[in-house]
Amino acid sequence: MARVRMSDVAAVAGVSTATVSLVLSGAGSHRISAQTQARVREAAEAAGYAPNSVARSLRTQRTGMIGLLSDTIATTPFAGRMLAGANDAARTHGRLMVLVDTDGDASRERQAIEALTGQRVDAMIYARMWHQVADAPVGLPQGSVFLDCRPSRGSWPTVVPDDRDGGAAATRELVAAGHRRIAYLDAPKSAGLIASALRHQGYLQVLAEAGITPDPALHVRAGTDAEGGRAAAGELLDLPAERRPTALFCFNDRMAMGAYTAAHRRGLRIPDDLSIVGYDDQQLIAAELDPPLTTVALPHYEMGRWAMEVALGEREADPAEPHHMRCPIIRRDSVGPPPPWSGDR
Amino acid sequence: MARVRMSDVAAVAGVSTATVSLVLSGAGSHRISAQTQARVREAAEAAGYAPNSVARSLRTQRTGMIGLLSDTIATTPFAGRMLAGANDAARTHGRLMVLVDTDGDASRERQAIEALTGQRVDAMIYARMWHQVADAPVGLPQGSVFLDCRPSRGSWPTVVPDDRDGGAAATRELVAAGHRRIAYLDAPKSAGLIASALRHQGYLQVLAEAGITPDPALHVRAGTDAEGGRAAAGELLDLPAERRPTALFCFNDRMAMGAYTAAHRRGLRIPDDLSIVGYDDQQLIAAELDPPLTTVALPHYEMGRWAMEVALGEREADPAEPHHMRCPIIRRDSVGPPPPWSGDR
DNA sequence: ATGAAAGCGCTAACAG
DNA sequence: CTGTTAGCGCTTTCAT
Repeated sequence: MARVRMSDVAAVAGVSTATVSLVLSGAGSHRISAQTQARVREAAEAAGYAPNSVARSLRTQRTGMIGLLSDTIATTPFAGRMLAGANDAARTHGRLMVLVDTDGDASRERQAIEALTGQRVDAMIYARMWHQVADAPVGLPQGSVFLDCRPSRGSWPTVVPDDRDGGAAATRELVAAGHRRIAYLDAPKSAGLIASALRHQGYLQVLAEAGITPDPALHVRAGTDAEGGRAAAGELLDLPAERRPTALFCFNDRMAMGAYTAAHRRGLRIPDDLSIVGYDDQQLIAAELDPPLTTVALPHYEMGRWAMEVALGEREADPAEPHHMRCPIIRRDSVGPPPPWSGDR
Repeated sequence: MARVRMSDVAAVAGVSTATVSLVLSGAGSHRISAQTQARVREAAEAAGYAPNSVARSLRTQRTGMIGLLSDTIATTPFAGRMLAGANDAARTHGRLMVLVDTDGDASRERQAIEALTGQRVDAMIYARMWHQVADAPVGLPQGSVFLDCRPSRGSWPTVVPDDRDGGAAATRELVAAGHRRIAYLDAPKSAGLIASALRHQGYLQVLAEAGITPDPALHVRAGTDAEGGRAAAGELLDLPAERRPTALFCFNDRMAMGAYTAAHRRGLRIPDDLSIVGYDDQQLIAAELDPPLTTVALPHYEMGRWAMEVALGEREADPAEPHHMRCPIIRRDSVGPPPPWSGDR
């Protein structure tokens, strides 16, 4: 695509390519006369010279490219923020992020790793689009960074969301508003979600701190979509008043969306009659619901940045221990004090 | 990262690097003895040889990488599907897609183009995350493909959604169900959305075909979020019965979501009392609403594929004329016949 | 059927 | 202060 080489610039400036290289790389700023430097820069500019990174990489053995292996950029709305974080960090440090989507398929992962290894990327990041345990694919170079997943074995720098703390934050928000009968609309056990158990731990911890005895009937499980949330919330809301929850902590925003539906169908207003906290901060749901949903945000952008910085060697990481990234609560309008009938106010 | 070179393989096999190259590239399948070929392959396998693409690229002047410049992978849920389409096409043809997010910032675009040019990508795709007119950034190589945006000047291979046809498809769906008073909840004129005007054209065309005189009062504009949809739908639904629409075609699914809210608040059931069609097929909204929303899908995946195939030279494209990709209707449960009171049934 | 040799465009010692 | 030189690892004629 580009045509002009360093030797062309050298010819115009009347110097050797070595001098051009020195000047343009900045390494020779104190070895080359100011005059020559100016001449070289001028010639380069005039000729529209752009260095050939391929040749440079062959020589220096570094490409300035970081490979990012992801399982699915297609279906999740979170992917973007994670990739954006990684991408921004790469750009900040003058590197190029190379994205390869493997669809979670093992043979594609092999292919991808081969391709990236062949392209001599300087480092790799192995990403999943939700918090899970992942087997390191064969061939993944030592030192690769795990993003939003924990390696099943071996020692790798890793960053995952602090779901325990997020569960605690959500519950604390409700406790602080005065609620004592707080239900947790959890994911199905069969889904095997790490986040599910961790958020539950956080939930229990905060209840304990607040001196609230957890009611097992308020820990229910359902499908993680709106339909699941609607069904689970419906059952809870049909409980007799003295056993009914005044607040719902939902495993994710989609379930919270279903909970809204269940509440509306029963003529309950949010947050006057029922408080709801979600998880994920999915823009298209949380902010668009009526009223806007208070939820816990997954720090995808920050995790992406962290992983890239570690991959670049710009940040230290203990490969023995995953880094837990805090999940901040996003306050909107779905939380209020318990309704008067509950006696908790 | 990898260590073993072609010369190592050659030494083990007792041949020259030229022979190894010939064998491994497949170019020598009929020039090199089967015996030698076997020996070479064995040696390569045993040594775990992986070719160095950087060296190969320097020699062949082709890198096998395609650069994709996008304005924002971060905030839109569509990005993923477009990137997935492009990525899949690249992989199918043994190429690597290199993604660079410029955030729509002109100076970042320059940087990115410089970086990609420097890396000697074989081709570039210039993508926007929604249908719009875009200035070709300076330095964008000739022959680059425009994805989901039309160049403001110059002649470039281009692919955009067929929004006119999509608007027609949505309206036709409603007409076919028997509706005659069909409102179009449009985006604000100030947003300057190409899609807005095109969908309106499709809407008018189908009404004309059906012999329905368009009622100007049924073409309303509002913000493109749920709040806008709720407000606009609310006004329409408060009209006296004889002027009230029995069906709503919304500019996007978020507005449709708001329309649901407006309907619910007035005790109207969907689709019994009101039919609604959206646009975008945003998974997290359309499929999760209650009832699931009939909508028109944006062909992001297909557009991504198309653009990549053109970039790879695997598909012909007329640079003078944008390729319009059809937007299919996705039938779910938000469309039914007009309510009895309307007299249209 | 195979090998020798000449680069692709750049960087980094080492000379001068 | 600047130029010469020797590759980085591979592909590709051209000889043999």
